Amino acid sequence: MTTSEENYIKVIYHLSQAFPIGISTNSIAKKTQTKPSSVSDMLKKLSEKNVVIYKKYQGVTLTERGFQLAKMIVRKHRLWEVFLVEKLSFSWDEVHDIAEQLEHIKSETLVNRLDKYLGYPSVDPHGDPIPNENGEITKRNKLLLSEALVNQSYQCVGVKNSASDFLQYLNKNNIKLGTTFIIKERELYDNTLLLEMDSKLITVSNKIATNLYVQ
Amino acid sequence: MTTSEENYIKVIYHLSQAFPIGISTNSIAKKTQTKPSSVSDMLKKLSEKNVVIYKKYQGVTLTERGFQLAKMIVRKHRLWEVFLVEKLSFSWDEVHDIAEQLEHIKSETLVNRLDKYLGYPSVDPHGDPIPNENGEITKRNKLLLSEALVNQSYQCVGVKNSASDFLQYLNKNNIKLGTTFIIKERELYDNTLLLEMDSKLITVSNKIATNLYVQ
DNA sequence: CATTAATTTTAGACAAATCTAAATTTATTT
DNA sequence: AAATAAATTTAGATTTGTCTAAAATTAATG
Repeated sequence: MTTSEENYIKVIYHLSQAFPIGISTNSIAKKTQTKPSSVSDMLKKLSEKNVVIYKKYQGVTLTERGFQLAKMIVRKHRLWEVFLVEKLSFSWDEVHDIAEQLEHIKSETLVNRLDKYLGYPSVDPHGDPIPNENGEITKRNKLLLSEALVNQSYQCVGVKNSASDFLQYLNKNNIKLGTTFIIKERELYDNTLLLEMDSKLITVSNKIATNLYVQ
Repeated sequence: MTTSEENYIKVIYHLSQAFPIGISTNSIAKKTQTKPSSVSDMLKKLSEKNVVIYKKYQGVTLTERGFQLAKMIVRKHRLWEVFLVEKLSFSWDEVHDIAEQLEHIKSETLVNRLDKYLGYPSVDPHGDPIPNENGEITKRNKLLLSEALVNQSYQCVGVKNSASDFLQYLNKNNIKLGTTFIIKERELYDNTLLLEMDSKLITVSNKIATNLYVQ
């Protein structure tokens, strides 16, 4: 698979999370930063390689093979992110672009040795699960902070969005994976939350709360 | 720079070691596994980017800029090799192809953090020097085993050729970087050497001796 | 349900990196 | 130094991945 093909596979995989079949050409074009016409061309190609099932005008769906390929790319991406953060002391808002490159390095052995070296981590620095060598993913029953209950204690276990500006906002507010807090209050008008963290109170907008996973 | 351009720059750099100016189109084609006509095209392009000085039919020479770029690629290649061997327990005959890919990852920060993480190594697993952040190389005064003196003690400090079959031959004979021995005898007829290593005697052909650096 | 709007595909073009075959230049040899 | 050989470049073609503009299909709306 070329780097470009791998990027399409990965994007289709991520879009499949929300709705698994009939991914639209337009949605892929948006994520890959290309034009829909380019996507059409690529889908034809991926279809011939048995990576997707593609019917004109009807969107696209990953085959089992495509699904497996996608998980291997995601596995590499997330393992490299762990490496960058744990070993090279990058911060979680700096690793995405570098991992985008590293995920295309071709060597089964390399990925598996890296996995071992990192101690077989189950999640990446953003709390996203890392598929194992066989593509198996153990998913936690996390929920969005926006759906959590008042007067309950929670731990931050992931972010829905890994854009660096959002992560930098979290840095500024001392929110990282593992941070625990109690939801003291929910403002009914705009769903703003009042959290108690380290015996300090902070307010968190609904926009933030819909992008933070807790447990 | 594209991956392809970087590969040409690296090849020109390596060919420049033996003779620094007027590298021939043919010699580049051999190393890059391409046809001379493809090389001609690329040289024109690299010339426009001020990476090489190129006069038709007269061969090519790296500019200062090209020289600096080349050293940064070599730096990355060698640092990744150290990482693969030291951290992921690859053996020295397995790392070349993976490092060929990793050397094209684009991130200044990544290389420098990797360098720091590895403890600023001065040589790669084959004994080749690693340029520092500024492209400076401290070279050791090593010599080829074939030019070493009888009845002297030496330490193996590098290989001239990093092809995996040669390295595997060395593995088989327990020769690695740091191995010390005494040259007991030189056969005048074919320059075969008799070495004493760990109080055992081994014979080494001239072909091997001309590819091993000692000190 | 007919028309408009949105989405998707096709057709044709382009840049990068390569190739083959032919032409040109340089080197070698008699 | 002329003829031949070797090296190099040019011309034209190909593949990959992209684009724009136009055509086709599907979805939405009055």
